[in-house]
This record gives sequence, structure tokens and C-alpha cells, in this order.
Amino acid sequence: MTVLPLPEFDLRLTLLSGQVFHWQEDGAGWRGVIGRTAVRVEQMAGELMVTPGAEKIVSRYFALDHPLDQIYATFPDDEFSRGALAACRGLRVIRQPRWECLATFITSAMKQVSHIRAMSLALRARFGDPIEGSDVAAYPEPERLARVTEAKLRTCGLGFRAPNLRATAIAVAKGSVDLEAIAGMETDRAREELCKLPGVGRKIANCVLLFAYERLDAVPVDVWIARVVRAMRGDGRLPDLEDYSREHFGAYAGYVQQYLFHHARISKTLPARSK
DNA sequence: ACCCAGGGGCAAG
DNA sequence: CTTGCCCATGGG
Repeated sequence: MTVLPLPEFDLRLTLLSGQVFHWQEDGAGWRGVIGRTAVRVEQMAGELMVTPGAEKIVSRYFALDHPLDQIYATFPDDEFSRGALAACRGLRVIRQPRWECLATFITSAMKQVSHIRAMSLALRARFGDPIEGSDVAAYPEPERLARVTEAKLRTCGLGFRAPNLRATAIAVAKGSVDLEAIAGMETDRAREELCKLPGVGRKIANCVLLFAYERLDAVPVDVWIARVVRAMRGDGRLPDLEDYSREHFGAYAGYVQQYLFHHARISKTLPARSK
């Protein structure tokens, strides 16, 4: 293991915040796969122990270059955002490989974080390429998933998401949607492109834009964020929740959203059923 | 036995 | 343009 000096960072918080779903706890550290590279990371005080040779990949993946101080300075000044920031300091919005992020969030629809994780690990184990030095396989490429039957995908617990994952894998494999080309597009057009894929609507497209395309102002609105924004607004009439979030959360709205999401989920103080 | 989960898509109003 | 309903599965 080599040592990486660290800016403000909380590895555990970052890995448990519902952006990525395959990392496994290993003693005081974590084992995972970044693309096709097996990695072990362990956080000490002010530094990160990293598998030798993976330093660059790791610092890019965990976005250690994001200027957290500047980002925090843009957070809105209300009790919810302040509370989320106090609870989640050091959480970073990471940079994930595009396809595995897209595919994973297609399987995330109406699923709890723990189960998204189970599906992701099952898909990797059954269809992914084994990675030397890792007991977690690479996420299966679109070309591979395109050749898997819907019935086999269902054995990984995908349920009604199975045909969507399969159809999206086929579309990406044959190039009708080009995931690399999307990186060069302005955000609204990039979102439009992603939404052409079966099983991808606004929420999942925004997850992919935020976690795989460095669009730190993209705001995925799920049931938790909906609750938080409603609580922020009181009983007044509701605007479009995504518009409201982008306008009030600032230039790094996606970061604010991620902190609010994770804080709400771990503290569970919000009413589940309020409309 | 319920209720809920990082939704999407399509029909109907 | 909005709302209602179904899609399948596991956990609390």
C-alpha cells in the first residue's frame, strides 16, 4: 500500500451515501473495482492507503480535486442544508465509469440501497469479467448484457427492470446512444440523449449526469429529496421540485442534493407520507 | 399483514 | 399539461 495525502474526505461516508453499490468492507478499509482495476483503500488520519499503482485512478475516482471549501461556501443557508453539511462533511460526489453508473441506476428504480447493492453484486458475479486480485468482478459491458436473456437477468432480482437493462444494453452496444459523445454535450442535451434509453427518465438521467458526467449542478429528485424540499417549503403550493432545487441549491446543487439525501436517509426524521 | 423503496411509461383526464 | 396505475421484489 502507498500513502496518498488527503484533503477533507470521508471515505466511509462517501461509499455508503448511495452513489455506488459494490464496495466491500475489509477490516479497517474497503475493497472495490474501479473500471477494471482492483483496489483496496483505507483511510487513516489525513491520508489514504492505496493499492500501489492505483493512486491516480483512485484520486480521480474519489474526486479528491473537488474544492470542498469552495463548494461548501455555496451551500444555501437554511436549517436543512446546514444540518446536512454538519452531518456529512467530507462526503465527495465521485466520478464513476459511465456505463456501470447508468446500468446500476436503471436497476435502482423503486429499490432500497441495500437491494441495489445485491443486484449489482449478482450481475457482476454472473456476467462480469473476473478481475485479478479482486473477488468482485468488473461490471459487465453492454455487449455482454445485450446477450443475456431477460429471464437470466430476473434471476439477479431485477424484476420489471430486467427488460429495461437489456434494451439499454442493446442500444448502447450498437451505438444508437453514444455514452462518450454525451460527455461533450451541454447538460440539457446530454439529459435528452440519456432519456432516450428505456428505463431512463429524468431522475435516473440526473443521477448519471451527476455521478458519471461531472455535472455537479444536476439534481436527481427521488422520494427522499421530495420530502426534504417539501419540508423546506412548508405547506405552500409546490413548484416543480427539480426547478426549485436547481434555483435554490446554487452552482453545486448536485452536491447539496447528495448531502440532503444522505442526511435524510440516515436520520429518518421526515414524514414518509406527506404530500 | 401491511408499507415502502435513489422511477418509468403509458393511458386517461 | 397533469394524474393514476402498474410494473417485481425484498426488507422493515
